[in-house]
Amino acid sequence: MKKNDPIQEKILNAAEKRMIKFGYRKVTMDEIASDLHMSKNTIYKLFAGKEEIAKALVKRLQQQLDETMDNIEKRYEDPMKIFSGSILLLRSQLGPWFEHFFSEMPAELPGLWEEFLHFRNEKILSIRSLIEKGSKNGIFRGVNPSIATEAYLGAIKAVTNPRFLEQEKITFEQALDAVYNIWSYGIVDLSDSHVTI
Amino acid sequence: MKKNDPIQEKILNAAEKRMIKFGYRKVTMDEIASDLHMSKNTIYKLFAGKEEIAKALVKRLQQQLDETMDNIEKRYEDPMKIFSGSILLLRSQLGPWFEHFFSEMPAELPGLWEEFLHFRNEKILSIRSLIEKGSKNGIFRGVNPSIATEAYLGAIKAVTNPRFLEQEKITFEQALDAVYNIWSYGIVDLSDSHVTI
DNA sequence: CCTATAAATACTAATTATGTATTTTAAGTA
DNA sequence: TACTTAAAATACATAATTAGTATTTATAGG
Repeated sequence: MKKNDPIQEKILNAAEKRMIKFGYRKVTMDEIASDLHMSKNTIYKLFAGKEEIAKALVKRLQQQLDETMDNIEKRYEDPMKIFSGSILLLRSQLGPWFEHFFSEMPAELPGLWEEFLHFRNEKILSIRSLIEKGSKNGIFRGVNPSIATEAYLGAIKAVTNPRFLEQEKITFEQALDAVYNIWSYGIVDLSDSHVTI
Repeated sequence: MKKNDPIQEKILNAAEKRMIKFGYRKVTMDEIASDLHMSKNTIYKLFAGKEEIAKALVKRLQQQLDETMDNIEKRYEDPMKIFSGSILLLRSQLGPWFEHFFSEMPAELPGLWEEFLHFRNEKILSIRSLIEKGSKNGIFRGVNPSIATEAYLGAIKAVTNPRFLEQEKITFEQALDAVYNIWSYGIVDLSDSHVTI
């Protein structure tokens, strides 16, 4: 793993703090600089511009996700634990970004957004092996792995679509919880079932 | 009570939503208009400008505080209930405004901020009669009402000072909780006291 | 079809932000 | 002390955005 310039990291931390709170557009370079008691020139010496900072932030976020995901997969054997751990990870790591930053991205930084979608699709596909494994072990019931993977992919795609979230007036976290619930327990409520044997 | 134009209210609601979230400066008239699917001209027909909207918002907030405060004072007899009720009211009604809007105000809208300080001082002074009442009834212990009032006023002043909040890196709610705690239970922790009789 | 009203759009002047150039300050070094 | 380096502070030019206004288009009622 490449270790980055600690000053770069500080700049990214300050930018991240503000951009999670306000999104990309409303954060100015002056604000980032003054948060750090740092000259704007120092920032421009390390980053070509505001957009470069956003790119670096997304890249760092992806690295962090990768890292934590790897740890989860290494730590646990049980596919169900990995599955729920991954969902929890997405919830906590990605959730705050969706409030402002990611919901702006498709319009403000379409190129970067495309890149992120690409990353997302790649990562989500890694769930396929997990579902196949769980299917073999009988944990995920007699579910067709291909269908399950495709359905899961579709669900996550929908949930990570800022337009959808805004339309439904729900947070990323709420949407993710719903997906997790369906995947874990199904959509039929058996607690007060009308079905009689 | 004067009943306002419902369209004005809608505009204020939209502005309030955004300005609580982003502060005064970062909210644009275009955003407010498009949130409401409304022409900017319609807004400018009802409000002279952006600053007028902020003034109306603060005025409305003050009216709401007044109203709820009156209800609390009418509903309860016990001064302690009124006291804790008032603190809780400030916490919930005023808290969200301090995150961005009020912390910007001294710099962005100094005139309006002065007005608000004036309102605050007036309202807080009404606590004097409450403390006097509580003192007589023995609820507030043998506390000098003048000193208690002045001290309380000072505490609230400090807590409603955006610069102080930023310096201490605490939220308005946290600061208010601390004041409430001191006022209710004192600052000496008797639970594990070193004082022996 | 006419009128009134407000949304949608277009526009101007003023403000603000990005990115760069210049000056000041500060800390270390010969 | 004088010199050097590096970054902060300041100033600035150009590009972009915003407040506020004027104009056009859409819509609903008579």
